[in-house]
Amino acid sequence: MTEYATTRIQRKNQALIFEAALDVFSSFGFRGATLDQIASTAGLSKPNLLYYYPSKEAIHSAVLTKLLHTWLAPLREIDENGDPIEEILLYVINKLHAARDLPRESRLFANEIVQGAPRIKSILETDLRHLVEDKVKIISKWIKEGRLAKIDPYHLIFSIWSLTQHYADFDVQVQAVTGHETSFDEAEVFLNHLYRRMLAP
Amino acid sequence: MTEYATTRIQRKNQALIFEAALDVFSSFGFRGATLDQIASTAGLSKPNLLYYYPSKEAIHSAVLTKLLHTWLAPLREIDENGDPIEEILLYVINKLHAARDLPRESRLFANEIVQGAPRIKSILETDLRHLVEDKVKIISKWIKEGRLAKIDPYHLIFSIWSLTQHYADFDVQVQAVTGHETSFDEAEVFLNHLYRRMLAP
DNA sequence: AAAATGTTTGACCGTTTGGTAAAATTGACG
DNA sequence: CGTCAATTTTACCAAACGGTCAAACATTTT
Repeated sequence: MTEYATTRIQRKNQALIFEAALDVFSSFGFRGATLDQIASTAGLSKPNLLYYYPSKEAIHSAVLTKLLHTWLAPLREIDENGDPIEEILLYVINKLHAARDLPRESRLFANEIVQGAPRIKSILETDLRHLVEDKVKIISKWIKEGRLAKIDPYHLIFSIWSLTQHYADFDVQVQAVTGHETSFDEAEVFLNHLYRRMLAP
Repeated sequence: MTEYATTRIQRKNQALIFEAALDVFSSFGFRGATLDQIASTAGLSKPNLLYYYPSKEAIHSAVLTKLLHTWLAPLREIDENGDPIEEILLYVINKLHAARDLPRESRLFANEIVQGAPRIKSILETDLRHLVEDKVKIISKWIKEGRLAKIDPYHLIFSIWSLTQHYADFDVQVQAVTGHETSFDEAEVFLNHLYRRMLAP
């Protein structure tokens, strides 16, 4: 393997490994996933897998860091110049759709964080923290201007993460309790009601 | 070991194992936990551990089933004859306090459910489902009587689980982002605002 | 105190797991 | 085609893991 992935075969196999690793890690967590499982899901042999990545840790960390950007994208879009309630609701709905469309990504992070985030704690404390600080400032400004109810901006953001990701991370429970496939349309109606009511000044 | 745990030593060791297993399983999940770890946390040898429980699965399932009742207790307390909003808010606050005081229990279930609840799915589909159905009926009645806003009762319950357990299950993230210990008082103020606003008829 | 029962331990086993070494195969390219 | 590098496979290893067994030890009962 050269220093930079360039060849056709490399690109194909990197993609295969990425998909397989996302599948397996998101289903079983880091410790619960095995290299054999990832390899066979990717349609490769285990040593072949380790030809592309030096270790299990390396695969996991590659997947995590590659997805972090995608995962935080909706939060970045909150726009200071937009309408406060509509901006926040857009974020809520974007996050809900992410939970619906990217459940593996959601569970990957859920698994990691529930177990103490040993491998991404430092990123949470820097990148994520700074991003949230930015958005908290915007929300605080909106509140001062009387355009939003007086709520704690940090907890507002936590509530959005929690409520939306719940439908991906705890989907088994939601399905077990309701007895049918999770309805993201119902969830959308519910969250719309919740946030409009809560945020009105 | 006799059919029923009776002796002084048995009671002491069962308790030690229970505490240790809760500690280790809630931190690392089923697959991530090892018998050696549980044994040494309990201050016992591994064979000694397996003298009390036949397998790792048995320990895990014993801890899960023993805690399920505790975990669902607050939901049972929702009272048809109380004031709708106060009853639901009491449940919210009880759940939040449970997240604060029993974070290991919360993470134990979170770990299990995020990975598809392979060991408690059947309980979720029966016991939990029936309990939720009961409470959904009560909430629906309240809504019909015009004493609550028109919201989906299932999603209301999911929202309470999600928002409260978030502070236990994703505590690392909350702390990483805020930079300080999680303030359950702030959370309580926030949730109080949220649910009063959302539920008002 | 002796017998019987309950508890603990050390030594061990088979399997799984992450990972390696080197040979064999395939592909790129002048 | 021939050569060199990139890729894949086969065979393997050491450590960790869940679990067993029989012997040793402790406790209770008679």
